[in-house]
Amino acid sequence: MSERLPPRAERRRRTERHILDAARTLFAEVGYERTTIRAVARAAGVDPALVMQYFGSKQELFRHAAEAVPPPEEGLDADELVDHLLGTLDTKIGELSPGSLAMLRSMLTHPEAGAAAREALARQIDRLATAIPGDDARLRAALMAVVMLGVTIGHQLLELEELRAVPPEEIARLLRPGLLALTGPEVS
Amino acid sequence: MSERLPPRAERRRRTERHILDAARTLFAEVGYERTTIRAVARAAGVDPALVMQYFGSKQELFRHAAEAVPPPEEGLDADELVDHLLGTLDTKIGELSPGSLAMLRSMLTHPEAGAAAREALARQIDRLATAIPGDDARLRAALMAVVMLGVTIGHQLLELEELRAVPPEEIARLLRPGLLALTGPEVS
DNA sequence: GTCTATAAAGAGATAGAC
DNA sequence: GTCTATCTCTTTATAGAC
Repeated sequence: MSERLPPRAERRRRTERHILDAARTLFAEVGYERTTIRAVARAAGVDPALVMQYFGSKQELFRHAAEAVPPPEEGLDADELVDHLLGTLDTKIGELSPGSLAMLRSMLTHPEAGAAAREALARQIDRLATAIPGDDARLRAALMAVVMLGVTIGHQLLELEELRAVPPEEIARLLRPGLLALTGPEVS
Repeated sequence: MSERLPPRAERRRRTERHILDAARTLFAEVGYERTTIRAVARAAGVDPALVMQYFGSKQELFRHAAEAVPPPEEGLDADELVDHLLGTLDTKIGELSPGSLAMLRSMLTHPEAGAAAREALARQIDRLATAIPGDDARLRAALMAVVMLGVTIGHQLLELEELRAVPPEEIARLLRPGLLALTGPEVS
């Protein structure tokens, strides 16, 4: 529209960002239900009414704050896929975005977050299934996805000491054989 | 106390049981926050005040309704342990009690449920770790536990079609190699 | 544009009638 | 012992002042 942002719009965008950051943090920490508009506003240093002004409703604020975990790349073979999956452990374990954490945290108790999680998993399963052989490819793919999900939940949300004490590569090393076993029909 | 239960106490126990059943179902379906005393009472066919009379508070009702998943048996060797773990898949997948589901559902968003889940996992990890060799036994045990957790969540709470479409034995068969790989130091 | 004040709804919990 | 009625608190959301 205009050649440069007017200070007004610029300021507005900054405030909106602060609100979103605060919302992501709180949603990620205590989930949808226990996060109040008031608490978000306090954390962002703004007025509660302003949050409503910007986002319309708590539901809409959550929709903007929570984001789905991106699905894995396409066009990889089975082995590359496992490596890629394990490579995301750094991300999944070390630096998972607050937006993704917000989604994960409320996944089991907030209907919309649950639906979003199911969709994200379905996409991930689709991608995985195309890369592995066998008529039970989708089942194997689903198991790979929930294995990663379990590790992520245990590490990020339940904060199990055993998992937090070691670097992601160590966990990746231990998980690799199991995931590889899931990629192909076994011998027995 | 008395030789036979007076009808009064008997009736009271039955009503209490109805309330607990209704509470377990609702807590398992929608979690702690979205479950209201009123809804529990309605489902149990009693008065909301009666629920409070019996259990004192919503918190206390949840404490009675949610139960931890029992930890695996002691004194097994590594292979037996995996078989036992996979054997519980029938239970974990087919007929997990409403009380356990209630705990799992609220695990990520209700502080007390989260603490209970962590403790249950810690106990399970302890048992597993004593049965497998290596100085990273606890880490391996933790990974085994979160793998099972991921499968349970995917099946019972997120209700992934891919997992619900097949019998538990099929899932157990596919998971076995991966879990076995986690029990012992790998060759490479 | 931002905040004050308040409306409207729903929750858990309680006191007392029956 | 069980239920009616209500209290009190907290929330989201809105209307209007500045």
